[in-house]
Amino acid sequence: MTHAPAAPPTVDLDSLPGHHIRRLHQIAVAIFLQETEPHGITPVQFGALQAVANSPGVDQRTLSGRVGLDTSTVAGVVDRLEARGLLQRSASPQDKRVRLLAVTAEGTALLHAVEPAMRAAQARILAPLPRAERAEFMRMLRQLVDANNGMSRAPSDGA
Amino acid sequence: MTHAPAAPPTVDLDSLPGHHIRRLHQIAVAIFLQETEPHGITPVQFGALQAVANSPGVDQRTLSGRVGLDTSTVAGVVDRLEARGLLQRSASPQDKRVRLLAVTAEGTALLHAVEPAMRAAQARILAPLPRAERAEFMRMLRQLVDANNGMSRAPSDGA
DNA sequence: CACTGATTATCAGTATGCTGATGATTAGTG
DNA sequence: CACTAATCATCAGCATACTGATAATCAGTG
Repeated sequence: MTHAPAAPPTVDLDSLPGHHIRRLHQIAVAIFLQETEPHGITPVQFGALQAVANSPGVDQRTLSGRVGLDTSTVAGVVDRLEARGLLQRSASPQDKRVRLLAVTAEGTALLHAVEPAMRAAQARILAPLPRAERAEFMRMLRQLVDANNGMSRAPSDGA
Repeated sequence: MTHAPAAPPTVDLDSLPGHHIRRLHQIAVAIFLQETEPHGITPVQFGALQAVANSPGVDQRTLSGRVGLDTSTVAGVVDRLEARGLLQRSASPQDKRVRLLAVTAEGTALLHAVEPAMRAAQARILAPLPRAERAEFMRMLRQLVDANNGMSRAPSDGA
């Protein structure tokens, strides 16, 4: 009985939080893309653009903390937003390492245009939960994210 | 007052479920990778390998439904697992389109070896929640995933 | 049995996201 | 002021994940 058994362990994926979290993320992205389809924007692109709108003139490093994305990922997202003319990069006069970000008029227009669909998507994600449980779910979600915030390379700074 | 205002809408990302869901997924992956680091396996690779172990001889299409991954994504994941010798593809004698999957002895050994770390990762993800709330969170998570299951290209078939 | 339609796996292309590295620049130290 | 360390942005490389397409094969029909 000392040799290794050929039988693999039986693990039910349904019991693993990570599995459902991945699936929910997958679903949330799909719903967002479906609702905002005419605008051709992704959840991450929207988040980054909105964050820049909320803090005009941020540098990419700070933006990275705002949206919870790695700086190398932000570089790519900003590339695509800039290529579409939704956002502009400009050099900082104080610090030549830094690229300052600002939303263009087109970007502002898109943020306005996409907001209703974005709101609809968010509502659809939580819709299967009874109304009373939605806030509860969001509270737990925030708690898990806040408490484990430091685990990823892109911790959110909430500022 | 009829001309479009230059001011962008102010939307707090913190109020958007999708944002926190993305962050939690990000964190869950980071914790998994950290706990299982010596084994060099990703959450998706583990899930796929375990699912094959649970259903020896599945085809990729069925596996896709089990783990909730697009078939084109499964192709890549299986490629990497096969390249590492954890899993084998073989042709089905009944249907030449189908590639049947089976976990190798190495794959079985890895599943055994990685299980404790995988369990530890799952526990850490939910750890910030009081014990009593963890099951509640999982229940809501399942409900959201189940109800919205059809939204992604890779709906889970639960079987 | 020939033909149409469905199914399986795969591919190219695009977009997150990570790690680890690098170049350019700035800040802090002696 | 020279030197070291830290910081910002970027890059290459890898791994999900998607869409839309295609080749190969199978199933069902006439």
